[in-house]
Amino acid sequence: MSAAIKINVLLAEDHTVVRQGLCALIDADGRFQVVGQAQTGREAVALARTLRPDVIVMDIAMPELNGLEATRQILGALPTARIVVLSAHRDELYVERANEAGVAGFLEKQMSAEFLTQAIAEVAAGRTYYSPTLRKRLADKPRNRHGLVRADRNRLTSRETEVLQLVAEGAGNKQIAAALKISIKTVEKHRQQLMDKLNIHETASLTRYAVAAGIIENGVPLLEP
Amino acid sequence: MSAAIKINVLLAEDHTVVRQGLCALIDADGRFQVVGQAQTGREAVALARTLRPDVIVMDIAMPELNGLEATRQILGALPTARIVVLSAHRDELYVERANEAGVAGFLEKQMSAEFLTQAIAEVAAGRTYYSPTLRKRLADKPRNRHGLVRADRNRLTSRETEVLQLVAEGAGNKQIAAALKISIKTVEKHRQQLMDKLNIHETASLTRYAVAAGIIENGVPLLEP
DNA sequence: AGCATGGCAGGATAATACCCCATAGTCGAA
DNA sequence: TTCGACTATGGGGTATTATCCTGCCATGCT
Repeated sequence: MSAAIKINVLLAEDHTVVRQGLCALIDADGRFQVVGQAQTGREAVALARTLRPDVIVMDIAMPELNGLEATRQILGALPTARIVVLSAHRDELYVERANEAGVAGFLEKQMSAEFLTQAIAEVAAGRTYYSPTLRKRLADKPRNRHGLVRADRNRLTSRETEVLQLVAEGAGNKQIAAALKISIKTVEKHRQQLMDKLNIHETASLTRYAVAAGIIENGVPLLEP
Repeated sequence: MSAAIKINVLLAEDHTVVRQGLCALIDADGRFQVVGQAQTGREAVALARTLRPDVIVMDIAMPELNGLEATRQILGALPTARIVVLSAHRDELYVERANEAGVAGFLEKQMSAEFLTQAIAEVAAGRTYYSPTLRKRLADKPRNRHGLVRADRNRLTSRETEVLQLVAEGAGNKQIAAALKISIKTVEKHRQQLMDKLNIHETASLTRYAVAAGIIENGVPLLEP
């Protein structure tokens, strides 16, 4: 056992108490030690440059610079950096974005600590790590002939985006058909198509996606107590 | 020192690895011990009833039943329960709603662990606790306790709010019925009721409303559809 | 030619929306 | 205390939609 030599970890997560908790969990595993903590993506980039950690655990939702952008910048400067993305969202889009950004691992916050330490160990060893649920989901579908997961398949066409917007605005298929001057059947087709691409099959989730993706605005707070 | 008698804490937070981290931080303080962990608001309500913890640390953003609704239900059943809300948001809206729900403390996740333990201790001692930044902000505002005479007709009942949350999370009436252990017919009724009150009659618009009203969370980043 | 896109259709099953109805409990006002 | 009102619960019935298959055809780009 290499008693003295531990894997150095940089931890990026904006919520301090959460970050401290994760830090405690990581340090509790004898194989690792947290050598740096970042509260923003920008800070993570800076610390990654100076500390050169073995592994970076990166939350996606961070102020100033989100985890994915930070990942891109870090990998631009340090192509050998090993980054594990820790996300609150299990949305496939996030996984793909992270994939494209070049992360070495992806883990949902829903998973327990043992998966996190396992991910760090795997990634530090030069391998990739995706949580079991993600592995299963990724294994199922995108049959790509060229070897890699192609992200283009899941990009919505302009027509599909139009339909999605109208769906998220509360329109029914009939209204969409009228608005776009096409058949209801065609609307259904587009809807099916985009639901398959996004792997979202409820109107509510589609709406939340559209809002989060900025396809529609949602500036309407309301009511008080 | 009462060495053997520790303050019992129930911890409600949906992200397992985060919850484990918080658990480690709380347990590390000799005064406390985590006696239960909940992944959803509903679970928190159930555990609060059976465990009767001294303090409940409650995250706001949770699936099925959010922390505020869970707080209301717990305080409805156990009026003496001491609840500290732990929120990722520093929005005043949340603070005020938590206040109305009857929480004993409010802390942002941006704060460090020492504030959390301090909050737990204060709340357990029968006092209230708000983070320093919140205290400052609350001190500024004029407190009009009685001046609220809003459209009461349109206010959703807690049951309707529950249904709305589940709808916005993408659940169908059948799933909602199963989750709430009530008949589908009753779910439909609540749904009709809340749609009439809000004057919103599409799932998509209801979802946007729920997001805007802070009833549910919605992931943010990830652009370009 | 091959492939992606957009367009269209039929049909089966499931789910919703929207009416009607009723009962039971709580809570506050007359 | 009785009388509502509000809430939560359940049910019937029906029309409308949505979901999820299947298949086909025209275009436009490579």
